[in-house]
Amino acid sequence: MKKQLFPLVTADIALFTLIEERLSVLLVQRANEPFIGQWAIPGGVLDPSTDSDLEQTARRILQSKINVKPGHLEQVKTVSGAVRDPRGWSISILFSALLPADQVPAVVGDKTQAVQWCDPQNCGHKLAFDHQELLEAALEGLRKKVRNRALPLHLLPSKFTLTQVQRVCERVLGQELDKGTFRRQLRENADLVELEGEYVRGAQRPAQLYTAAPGFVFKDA
Amino acid sequence: MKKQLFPLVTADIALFTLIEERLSVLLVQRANEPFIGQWAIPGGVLDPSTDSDLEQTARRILQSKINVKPGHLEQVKTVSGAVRDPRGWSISILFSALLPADQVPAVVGDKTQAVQWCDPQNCGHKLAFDHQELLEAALEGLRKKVRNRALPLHLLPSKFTLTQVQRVCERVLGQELDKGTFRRQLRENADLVELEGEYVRGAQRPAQLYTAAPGFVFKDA
DNA sequence: GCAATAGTGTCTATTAGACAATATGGG
DNA sequence: CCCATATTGTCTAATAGACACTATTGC
Repeated sequence: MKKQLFPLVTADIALFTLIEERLSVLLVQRANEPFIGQWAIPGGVLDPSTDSDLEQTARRILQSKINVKPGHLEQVKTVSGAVRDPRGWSISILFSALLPADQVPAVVGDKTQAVQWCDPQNCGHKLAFDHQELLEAALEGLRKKVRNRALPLHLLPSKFTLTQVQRVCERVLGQELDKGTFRRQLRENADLVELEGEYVRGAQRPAQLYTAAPGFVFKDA
Repeated sequence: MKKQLFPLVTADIALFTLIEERLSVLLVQRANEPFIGQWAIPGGVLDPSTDSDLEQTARRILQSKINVKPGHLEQVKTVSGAVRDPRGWSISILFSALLPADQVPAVVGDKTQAVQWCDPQNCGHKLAFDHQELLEAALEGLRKKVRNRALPLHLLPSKFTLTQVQRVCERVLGQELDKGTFRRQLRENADLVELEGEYVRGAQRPAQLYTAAPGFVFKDA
């Protein structure tokens, strides 16, 4: 290990969305050393000359490499150490981001990077660096918030039905929820606003559309 | 603001303990620029040549500057940005540490630094950098865990009574708790082990002593 | 009418909160 | 005995979980 005065600082992002009702996380195939060719969650190095803080680093990376502005972005934790990156002492600030299902088509890799939506529980790749651990931490953070009654509305389009809200919570938690109980709890919160007169129609009773209340944030009680 | 390729990386620690039944946080008076003479939570810069990761940075700082090994140390969050430190682009990884009440006498400042235990709610000083915000985040993190049933046993000596456990939770939360309810919930957890035959005596009925269960960690359910 | 999903209600078990009652030492 | 605190119990209100029921559309 070479001596160094300063660590390498990166922001890495676990970007979640819903694809065909399944919770999915974006992986990218690394186009550079180290771990070239391996899959990883998207990330990039801090640029002090352009980033006002590390959240901006994360937003810049998502914008430039993935072409998305996430609906929600928050810090999960920071990992660090002398050996986690072969280039030397490094720090990674891990973010968790939520992308509405209807914005998934906008996601692209750049010329040199393939991207892929994967099951966060079982992504099917051996990930680069300690990204497996980072992914697990991000998923657990997301689940913890949903268990604590936070609604991941940022995974849904801006108008949605109560059943969709239930589905997204179920897919995040990985378990079915009781409809009656779930809706009773939604009623006790004030997070949702009924869109009067707006319904989704199908081969059954129409479903009332809702939207997030003004000032809504994905936050537990 | 001067151009720089690398940010300054520091670990800052909100070190909590109980002093005369009151929750207290350690502040130090800064001996160096910037903010010389102002009060701050203890912290120091990462040394990649000695620290295997940032948790070790925090431990090294607590050991060398304050002379303590905390009973519990965990990450709270990371703050960063171009302007939070007048020296330039900086990152601070905030830790929260718990020190058992019976280890408080060991705490010292070094020759150049005064130290002081303060009320974290109202420390009575204008703190350096963004340390007021950091202190609030650390306190809120601590409270959130205790609200979620985590027991801050690391603030107590290794043997303690149930009343002491209740007191420490009350002081962290800043509100009184019901004795019957609190003890019922303790019984339902398996965090505590009764020390058979060991009691605290006073001018009243003796109180059973307990200790943390093997493998206990300060963690919410 | 039937299928399918939306939306509501109801019963019971569990848990929280308030408070009372009892227990056991020292003096 | 009396005081102080430990420890336990009890009643009620609130909440969660399981499940059943009704409602409204397209076909």
